[in-house]
Amino acid sequence: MDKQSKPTSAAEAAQLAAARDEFVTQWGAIGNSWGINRTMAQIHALLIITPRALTTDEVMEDLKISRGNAHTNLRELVGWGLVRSVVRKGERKEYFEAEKEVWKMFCIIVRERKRREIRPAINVLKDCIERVDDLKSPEARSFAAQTKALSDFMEMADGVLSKVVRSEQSTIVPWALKFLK
Amino acid sequence: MDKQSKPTSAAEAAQLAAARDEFVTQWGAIGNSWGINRTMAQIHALLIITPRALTTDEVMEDLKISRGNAHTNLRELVGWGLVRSVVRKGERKEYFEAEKEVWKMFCIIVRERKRREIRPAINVLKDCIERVDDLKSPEARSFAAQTKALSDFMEMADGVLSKVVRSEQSTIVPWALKFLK
DNA sequence: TCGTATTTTCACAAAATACTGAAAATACGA
DNA sequence: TCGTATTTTCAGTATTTTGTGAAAATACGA
Repeated sequence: MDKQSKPTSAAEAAQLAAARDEFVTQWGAIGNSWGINRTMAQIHALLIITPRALTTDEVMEDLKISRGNAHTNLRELVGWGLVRSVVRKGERKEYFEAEKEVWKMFCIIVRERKRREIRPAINVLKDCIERVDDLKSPEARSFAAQTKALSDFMEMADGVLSKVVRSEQSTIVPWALKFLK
Repeated sequence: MDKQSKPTSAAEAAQLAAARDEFVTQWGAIGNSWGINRTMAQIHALLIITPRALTTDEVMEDLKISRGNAHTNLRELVGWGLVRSVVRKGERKEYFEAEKEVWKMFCIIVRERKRREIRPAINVLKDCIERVDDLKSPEARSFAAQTKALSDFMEMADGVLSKVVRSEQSTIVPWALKFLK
């Protein structure tokens, strides 16, 4: 091999590979701290930085994880809508590719967390409020007031997020940003 | 006991206690899904709906948890700034009370998560970008572009949250809300 | 239809995390 | 100073979560 003609080759490829690995690892740690399965976050990271779609086997090999693990977490990512499964004509294998546009990713995550976590929380709060609605004791009124405050806040937050996410494009937030202080 | 003069007594107290328990339990579950220790969230819930400050022993008894567990999680809550420890003159026991104002709670949580999770994530991304800054291959450029997009987005989000949280009062968001769609 | 490639499921194992109980340290009054 | 109340620490245990490997199911070509 002529080192002059391929200055990009070995060392640089290794450098890139190391950076990619670091990204995948760290993205896994970040996801983990936000309550997302570490492996799921790593697969997501891998698919984000891979231009082409990957098969389950490629994911397994790259992250050194088992088939079952890769499969479960790929399904979960598809369930969130962060990853699409694509089929190539004439091929039986299933390929996976991530949504790469950052704003869309954000919208998907916000929508899902709203649906899976914020809405249920609001329902629980409302239920608690109802359960003491007929009680007149000061303790009961105080409890109702506090849970009501939380419920109202979360409804408000839910509403803000709905609006932010509605347009599916990032222009609104930076624009609204100007008005904030 | 005269049932007429205390119509609020037994049954209603039980009803309130049940609602409080439900709230504590569910708040624990919610916190858990957001990556927060279940017990810590439950203690927080308990303190939020308790008008007076509680001792470690009272928390232990109410939630049926060990001293070590109660202690660790109370310290953690104090570390977040969500709970204050108060000392009553002439008493040796330490009492704990939660910040009850919802918007302040929100600000504290956002500030802490920004500091503990968003900033480190941004640093990792920036580090990844730097590591491939000198590489010219299309693969490297593509990787750099994708991580840059993520990094920029997170910086933007960090900035928005900073501004939202800066004032320590809730008037700004509802106001900005009008401009969103 | 059969044989093979691929996907899916699931019981169990491993790892990570949370909790306990009890001892050690500390604070304070007498 | 000693004795007691209170807080803190931490090694060990329990629980929960995550991952594995292998078998079962499915899809497809011949």
